[in-house]
Amino acid sequence: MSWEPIYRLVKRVPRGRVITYGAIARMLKLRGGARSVGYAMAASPSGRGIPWHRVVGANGRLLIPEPHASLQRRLLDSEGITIREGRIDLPRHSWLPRPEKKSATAAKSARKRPTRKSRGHV
DNA sequence: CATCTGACGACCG
DNA sequence: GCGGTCGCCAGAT
Repeated sequence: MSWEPIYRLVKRVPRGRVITYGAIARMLKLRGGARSVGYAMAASPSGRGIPWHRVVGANGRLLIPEPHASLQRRLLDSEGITIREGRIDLPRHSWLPRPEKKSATAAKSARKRPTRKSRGHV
């Protein structure tokens, strides 16, 4: 599977903004969902200028393990992103490839899933 | 080919 | 708000 689209999209994230795994997966309509994005980022080759630190989990939570977690926090803080309790004010820093005209708050409310049936037990 | 694991996300208690 | 569980998929072993 080619993760070029993912890398390209991540590279488009401007400084001082972040994007979530789920958002990327939805934009690119990846079968693997957010998880495949995480996989791609984990395998993201250095030297391509991929701002991996700008990719955060749902709700702006930092999911990257310790080795890079501190580095990520440092980089994000260096970009002016406020991190509280290991979390980022997503509505404030979330970025979309095409900010049509709505505010950032509407960005995360992309879609709802009313047809969610209870997964009950087996 | 079978099984496990994982930089995820959503739901449930 | 948090921890646990399930779903989903792509590598690794």
